[in-house]
Amino acid sequence: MKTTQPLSFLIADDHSIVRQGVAMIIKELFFKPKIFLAGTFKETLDIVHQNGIDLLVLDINFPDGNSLKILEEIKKIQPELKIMIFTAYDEDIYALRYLNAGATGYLNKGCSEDEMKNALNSMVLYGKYITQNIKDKILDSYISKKPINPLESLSSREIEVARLFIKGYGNMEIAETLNIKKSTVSTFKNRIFEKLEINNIAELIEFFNLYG
Amino acid sequence: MKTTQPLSFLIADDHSIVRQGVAMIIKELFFKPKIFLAGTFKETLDIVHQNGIDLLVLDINFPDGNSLKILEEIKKIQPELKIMIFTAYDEDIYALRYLNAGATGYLNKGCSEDEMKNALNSMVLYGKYITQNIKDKILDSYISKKPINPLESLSSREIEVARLFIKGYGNMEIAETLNIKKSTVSTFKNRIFEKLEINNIAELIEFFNLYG
DNA sequence: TTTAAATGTAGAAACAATTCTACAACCTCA
DNA sequence: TGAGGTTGTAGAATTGTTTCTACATTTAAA
Repeated sequence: MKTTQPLSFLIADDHSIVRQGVAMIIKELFFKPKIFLAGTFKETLDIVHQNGIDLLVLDINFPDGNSLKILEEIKKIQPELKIMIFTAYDEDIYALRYLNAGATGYLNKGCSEDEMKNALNSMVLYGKYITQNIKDKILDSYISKKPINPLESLSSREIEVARLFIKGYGNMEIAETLNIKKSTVSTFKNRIFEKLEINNIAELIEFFNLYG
Repeated sequence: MKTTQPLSFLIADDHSIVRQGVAMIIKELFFKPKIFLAGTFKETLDIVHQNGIDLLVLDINFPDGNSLKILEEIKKIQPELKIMIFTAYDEDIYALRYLNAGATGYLNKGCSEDEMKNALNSMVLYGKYITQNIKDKILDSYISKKPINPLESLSSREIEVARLFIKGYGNMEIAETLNIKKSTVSTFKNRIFEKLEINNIAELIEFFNLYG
């Protein structure tokens, strides 16, 4: 490393074990790094606010907040912050969403230690890290013009409705929750089912287990 | 620690970061521990086979094998091996299953470092660790004489119907499939929901994912 | 061995979801 | 810049689901 000034890292993950592990690797890899740890959405934002963070390693699976929202909020505070998503979801499908939302790196928790080091290094040096796999997916989807994740064909309102169905809400409950008519909910349901080519809530749940 | 001989640990988790983190804590906590690491079902079994392991810290979320099966297999090799399940599933509901299957400890990954240390210590000293929460559940089920697996309270016909609901069938389809009236199906549905104390198909699916 | 609970089955009334249609607002690509 | 798709929204008619009640049969418990 050329860097002579110590770098600041923030590791945001709801599992203390994971925070420990990442911290250890960062300590091995960089010269006197400043390391901050956060276990919640709120802590993460606070720390980003108060400290000049260079690299944020972020699991987007917090108990207290929607994952994409975190990215948005952080981008408001410090738009050029380097963010590497580090998460356990096996499917790279997620990656694109987060990259779109402003992350510049994506690493799966199933990675090896070497990959982790590689990724951290690359993030610090070039501000980005994506695996070949994900690059390929981006290319493919660009060429075929089809969204990689079928859920991406849903509008945000449709996703909102879908999530409520998955929670087990009925049409009426959803209508009340969203302050729309139940017939509207039905229309959404139909569109969702059409787009995903499914026929019932059970399959919808399946879908979200896979992709969402 | 009274123990003078070094203890052998096996940390089986598909995330290297988690393995690292746990290993570090074990190193802090015990005197010259031997630490083995496994990232797959197969590796886990191999290492248990070849080395005299004292404590296995096991995430049951392997890509290459069913979670309960692992426990069975391990028990075959070394029946008295101390096994602590260490997993990310938030619901303690899982715990009982694994305890029944032969694990003697259960810890959630969302735990703090102190809890982790506590748990490891307890496993090494007494061979077991369960949180108060889970103890309460076991007691409750004993006192109320309700089965820990609520599915056992369903009659076979009810299970038959439940499975069809889970497949995404509606009342009518089920009625046709089973050659009964749709009102009958409704009655079954109601009884199932009552027995399992749930309110919708989404929860039913959840239930069968957990217990069925 | 009676008695109580659980099981498998429905009808009818009340209620909820689906279907089909429609429309305005927005977006987009040629 | 305008024609055609997408999105967010509903009404009305139809269809499906729930609720409540009921009853004969089987099973378990006192």
